[in-house]
Order: sequence, then C-alpha cells, then structure tokens
Amino acid sequence: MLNHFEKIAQLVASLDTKTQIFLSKIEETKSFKKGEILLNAGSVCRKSFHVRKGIMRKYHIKNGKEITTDFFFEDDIALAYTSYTFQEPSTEFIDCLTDVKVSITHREQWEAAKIKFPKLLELDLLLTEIHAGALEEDLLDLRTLTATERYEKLLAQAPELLLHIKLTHIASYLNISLETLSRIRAKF
Amino acid sequence: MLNHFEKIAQLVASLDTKTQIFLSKIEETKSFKKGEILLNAGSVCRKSFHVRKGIMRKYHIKNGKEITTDFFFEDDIALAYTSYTFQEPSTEFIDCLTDVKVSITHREQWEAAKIKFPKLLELDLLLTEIHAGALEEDLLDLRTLTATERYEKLLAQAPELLLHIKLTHIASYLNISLETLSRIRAKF
DNA sequence: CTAATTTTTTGATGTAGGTCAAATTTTGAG
DNA sequence: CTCAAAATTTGACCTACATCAAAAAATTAG
Repeated sequence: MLNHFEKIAQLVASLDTKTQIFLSKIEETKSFKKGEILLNAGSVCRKSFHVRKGIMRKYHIKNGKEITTDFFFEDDIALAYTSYTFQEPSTEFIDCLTDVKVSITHREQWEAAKIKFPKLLELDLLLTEIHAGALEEDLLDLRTLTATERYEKLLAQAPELLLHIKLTHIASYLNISLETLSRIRAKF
Repeated sequence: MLNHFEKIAQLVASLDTKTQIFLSKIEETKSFKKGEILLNAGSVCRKSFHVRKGIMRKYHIKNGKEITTDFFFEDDIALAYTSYTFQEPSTEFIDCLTDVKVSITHREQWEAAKIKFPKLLELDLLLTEIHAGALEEDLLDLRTLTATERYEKLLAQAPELLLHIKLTHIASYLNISLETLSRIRAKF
C-alpha cells in the first residue's frame, strides 16, 4: 500500500516529457521576503505557489484574531483551496513566515494544461482527494481530541514544525490559546 | 455564478446517452430497513449508496460514543469518503435512520467507467472539490462558532433536517452535548 | 553589546459547555 | 388505546480551556 506522498510521486513520474516541459513553461519562479502577503482576503486566489524554499502560512482573520489553517514547507503547494477552486473571493490570507522562493502557476494555465494532458486531471483529482482526506482527519481530531492530545499528535507527526514556527501560530493552528499551549508544553 | 448543485446538474446533463446507460447498468437498487447498517467500521467501503428514498447517517464510535459526521437525504451519495477513496478499513459506520431505497454502485465499476468515459473523471473531481469545500467550511465553523451559533446556522441552512432527525444525532453532528442542545433550543 | 521590541511563561480568575441524575414527554408495539 | 421504552428536558455541579494582566526570556535593530 502506497502512502499519499508515494502516490503523488508515482503519478508525477508517469507524466511524459512533453507534459513536464509544458508545466515547467507555465510556471514562474519568484522570491518574497518574510512577512510579505501573497494572497489577501477579499481577492480571488488565481495562482498556486509551489514552495521551493522557506515557509508560508494560510490564515483567517475572525473578530480581529488570526486563525492559522495551514503551513506550507518545501515542496508543498500553497493556495486558498475554496477560493482557488471555485474562483470566489478568498476568506483567507497567505503570507511568508520566512524569506521564500516559490514557483507560481496561474490557475487558467493549469486548467488549460489539464485539458491538453488528461493525465493532469488524474493528478488534480488525487491531490484533491488527499486534501479532502486530511480535512476529514483534522475535523475528527478537533471533535474528539483534547488540547493536549492535539499538541502531542502534532509533535509526533510534524516535530520539525515546532522548531521553525512561533507558538502563537501553532496555538491558533491547533485551536488552543497561546497561554494554554505554553502550559501544555511546560509539562512536557 | 453557478452554485454547486447547478454545477453538478450541468455536468451530469452533459453526459452522453451511452455514458448514462452504462452508469444505470452498473447500479443496482436495493431497499433496507430502518436501523440496518450498510457499512461497518473495520471493513473497506467498496460501494457508494445513491439515496433514492429515506435518510442515512454516517458516524464514528469514539470511547463508546457515537459521533455523527453526516446525514444523507434523497439524491445524496452516501459513502465513507476516506475508506472509499483510499480503500482503507473504514473508521466509520453508515446506517439507515429510516427505511431506505438506494442505488448501489461498486467502486471498481465506477473506476472502470471513469476510464471508459473521461467526462466522469471530471464529475468525480467536481464532487470531490465540493466535498473538500464543505469540509473546510465545517472545520472553520467548529473553530470559530459557539454551540448556539452552530445550531442557528444549521437551522438556517437545513431546517428540514431538524424535522426528521433525533436531537441526539443532531447534537453529536454539531459537536454539542444533548443536554446543551436542548437548552439552546429552549431559548428559541 | 545594549536597549527596545517581540515572544513566551506564569498567575489569577471567568465561563461555555460538559457530565450525572432525575423528571417529563413522546413514541410505538401489541 | 395502553403502557413500556425511548427521547427530551430540567437541575445541580464540574472542568477544560479562555481571558486578562504582568513578569521573564528571547530576538532584533542600531
């Protein structure tokens, strides 16, 4: 049984050279400074950001408070899913937690590529399936795990995250207050 | 701008007759009694249940408690998403809240149909996108809304649900205890 | 290196919503 | 209809976690 990462790798590897060249032609590499905002709430997400270097973050602002919904590391694809997919104004922001290098692909061109190379439609489906699977897991965790358990799970599954990201962001990602997270950590 | 229901309808309407006939041939209609379990935790979800009549429910059992994760009404497609998609043992149950009539399609045959009729791949992607979008919304609601707000939102968006489904199930769906839900309702 | 700023910790207190138990209402089988 | 079982409500109490405030530690700019 392949894990999700292997499935994606396998599908990508199966793309023929023409497809790969086409994809590399429609992407454009850019650099951004720590703190720069690549997507603002209110605007439609028309690009995907393939992270080549650095860390990005996606968050909502609700009642003046930031709610972090995702972190993106090297090789992750950062986008505001609902806005990107349905071309609606985003309710989320995407910013850079470090200096960042990304490959940008415009949605329009990716859609055109999917028509030209149907294998990409399969890839798109696979990525969407994996995204949905992860959301289902997050939802169940939020329903059933205590604050401590959510922290422990993150610690077990993504310890590197804890090394690079400020507690404020981790707290909001775990849906815990900063103070409670600090107390959870104090007891190891 | 089309809503999700219209998008699906449009895509389905665009399927040619051959495709539609093929699909109707691989599905099989069956009836089940209220209370019957159509999918057990531990077994792999290999079928989708297109609800023709009645109401079904999907739920987890965690620490001996049922956690309802979805209701399925007429025209909805009931399945345990992660188990179905990745063919892993399900962590969820699906049962009938009323007597039910469903059209069953085996995943294998649906997969074969997708290869034969690529338009179905697009349909599959659209359905998955909509599912993921709904999950993102649920997740944000759970993070940001109070118990009362979650109930009010359900009341506004799916009032018919409240008429047909027991409070115990609605409470667990909203991630509220039965008693708290009862108190929320008492104050209208 | 040092001061200013940001981040994290610690402490005191508040509260939304959970749990347990019992009363009441509704439902449904015969 | 009738009465037993199931569902819902009500009451008393509890707890996980939030909030507010201030101290301590870490980071950063000059």
